[in-house]
Amino acid sequence: MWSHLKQKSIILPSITSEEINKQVDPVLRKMEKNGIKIDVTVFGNLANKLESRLVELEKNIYQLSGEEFNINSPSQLADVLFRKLKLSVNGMKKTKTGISTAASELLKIFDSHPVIANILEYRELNKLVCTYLKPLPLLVDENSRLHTTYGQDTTTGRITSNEPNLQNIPIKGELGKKIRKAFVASPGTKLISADYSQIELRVVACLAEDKSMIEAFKNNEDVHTKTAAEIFHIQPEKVTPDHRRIAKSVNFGIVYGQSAYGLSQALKIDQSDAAKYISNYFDTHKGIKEYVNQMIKKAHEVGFVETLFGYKRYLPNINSHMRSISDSEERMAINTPVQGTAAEILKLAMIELDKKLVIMETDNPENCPRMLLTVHDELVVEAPLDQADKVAKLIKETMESVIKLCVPIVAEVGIGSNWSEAK
DNA sequence: CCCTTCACG
DNA sequence: ACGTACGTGAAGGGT
Repeated sequence: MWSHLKQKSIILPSITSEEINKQVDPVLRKMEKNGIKIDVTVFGNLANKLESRLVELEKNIYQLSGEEFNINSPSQLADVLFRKLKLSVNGMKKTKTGISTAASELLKIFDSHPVIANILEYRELNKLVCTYLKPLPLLVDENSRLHTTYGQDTTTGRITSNEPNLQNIPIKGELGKKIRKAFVASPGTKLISADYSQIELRVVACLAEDKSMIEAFKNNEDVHTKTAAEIFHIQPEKVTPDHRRIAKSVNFGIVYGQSAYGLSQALKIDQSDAAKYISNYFDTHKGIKEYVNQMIKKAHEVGFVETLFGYKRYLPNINSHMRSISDSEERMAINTPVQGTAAEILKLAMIELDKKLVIMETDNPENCPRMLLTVHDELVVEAPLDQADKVAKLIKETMESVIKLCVPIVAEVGIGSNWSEAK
């Protein structure tokens, strides 16, 4: 399927997805063993602070709703909000059990009752306390290091992390920042974080041979600003942050097979506007349009799609007569080659980087850089203070050159004494 | 054991 | 008329 690319503009190592997985496995085992240090005291202090706020919020919620109930129970919460206080409005998402109490739905009734703001804050803080701040310190070793287990058993080729999951550590907002600051470099070292910039969009630009997107990446333009200019029919200089935000959603939504309805919900805009933006997008991105059609056609004909390195994802229900089933697998057909190829690129980089680090380790086993985390498009490495700058360059160089796409691959690298600083 | 919710990319 | 954005893992509730 991708043979036309291989001759044209892409230079890829002659290795199969299967071989990539086999070679990255020992690297993952080493990373598990290395672990990452956390500041247990910071975790504890933050947990205590949030817990006292949670007590306040709990009181507020009981008072405002006129009864005590289990806020953590969606069914009890729905009963209070929708049956007792009658706060539901048209267009709220329903679950199997009733009206959804998910944050996106509660926002629709935010202004109708003061209890909602309290519930949303309670949810946010409770999540951080119960999923991260309390459990993680219980899992550290004698050196305050957390050791995850990496898995490769996924439908797209991505790596998973469990017990504990170190791939979903909070990052958004002040609290996210505080938590990431508590992931620290051990004494005498720095953390280096290296992120692929827009890797999935670069991949789809090349898989789809989309002229507009390729040009944007080749010229190092802001791809979302360019998209905004295209879908709003305005000059790039006239693009506002709001335009850009919508364009960014369109760019990502396309890779997921998002509909006008989905885009309108996500952005809280009119569905007809959303439809217009998507239609304008496909007018200016014929390559993407063709790619989407090709993947859907292929999946229907042969029952699978594949990544650049040949991983096949089978879609056994793509020809189902149940529209929702076949629609769902069509979206997988669009997304999997993109997400999967991006995953393969990061795994290749890890294999190459490991080889280089092993050489440094042989030179000085006591004082050498170590790979710690892999988070889909990011690597976190710990390096001795005096080597940090050099290692950062090595990581960037390795990540950017592991494969030659039709557009430049860019990795952004940062150095710090904690995970937040390094990003 | 399934459901809902929500953290990340 | 239908359903509606991909991929994960963890926690708590309820049966």
